[in-house]
Amino acid sequence: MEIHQKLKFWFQKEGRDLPWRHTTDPYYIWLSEVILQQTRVEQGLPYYWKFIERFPHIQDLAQASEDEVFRLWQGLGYYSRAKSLLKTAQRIETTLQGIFPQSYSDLLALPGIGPYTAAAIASFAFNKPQPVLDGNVQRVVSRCIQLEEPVESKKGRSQMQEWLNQSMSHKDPATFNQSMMELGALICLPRNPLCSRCPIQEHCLAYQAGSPERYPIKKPKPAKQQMYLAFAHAEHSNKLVIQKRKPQGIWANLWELPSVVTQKTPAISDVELLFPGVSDKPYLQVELPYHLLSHREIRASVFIFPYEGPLNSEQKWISKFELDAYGFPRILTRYFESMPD
DNA sequence: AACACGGGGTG
DNA sequence: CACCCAGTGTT
Repeated sequence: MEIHQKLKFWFQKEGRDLPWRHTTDPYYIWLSEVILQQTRVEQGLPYYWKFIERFPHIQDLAQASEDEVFRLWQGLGYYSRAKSLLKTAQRIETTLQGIFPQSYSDLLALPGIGPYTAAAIASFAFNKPQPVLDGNVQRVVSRCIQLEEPVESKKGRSQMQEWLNQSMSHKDPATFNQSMMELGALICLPRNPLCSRCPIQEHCLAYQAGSPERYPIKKPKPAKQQMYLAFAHAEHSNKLVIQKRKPQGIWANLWELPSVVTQKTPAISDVELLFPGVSDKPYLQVELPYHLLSHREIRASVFIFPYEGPLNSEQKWISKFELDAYGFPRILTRYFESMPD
């Protein structure tokens, strides 16, 4: 039996029942794929429901404001995905007359759609024989062929691509792709893989060599960068000052409390830059819990003080009860939740 | 090719 | 704590 047949039998028996597997509508497929970029299924699922409820059709999404999309996206991370999502919806509605592109190369040209997502949409929605290569598939293939190159390298990728082209079913590419990813998610785990239950065990060189956990080989990652941050919580009669973050960098375009990046542990003097004169009056400092990101460690404090003075053009007053209407980074929504009324 | 970009789960 | 997750865009 061919590899793709074994995979298909296994997938039909053991595969999870996920909502986007019941449709070939490119809008739903695309939405799920963007949400799931670098995101676990369990984490992305509630966001998928939220989005299809609020935006049942791509026209609904295309007409939404960026702020609303950010608010729905809040807590998912990689916020540029939300920005690209809206951009692509608008482009499809206006430039492409509402017709979703079908070819790999046309899909690749859209914002937020890279090689993985283009292949996923092409195969799942349009049944094109385009193999997907995501983190799960990389693990499965690198083990099957005992890939000694780093999986991120050009050489490594092309060798995996080669294996996929050979092994893929051209009759049912969608199921082949689904089952490869599912195998990576359920059986071919990063640590303690369940090789005894693997349907393609006998095709796996790493298993035969007894060293599946040696793969995939990855390049070493740079050390995390430290980031110190002071937030200003300027309050007056149950209102506080917020501002929109810059379009570049971390938390781009999200809302925040006015902030300054500092060289070391923030102090009230840092907040002087934002609100001159603040250190002469009473204030409260709240140290936030360590916020760990994949590439940064953030140490932040919030400085709380009464304020009635002028704001700059980026800032505005909002009531504490309106906070839900804005998209904030996780570190601040956590702070707001802990805030005494 | 290297880097920036979130947040949460797991052993 | 280190590693990983249905990756993409910029430099």
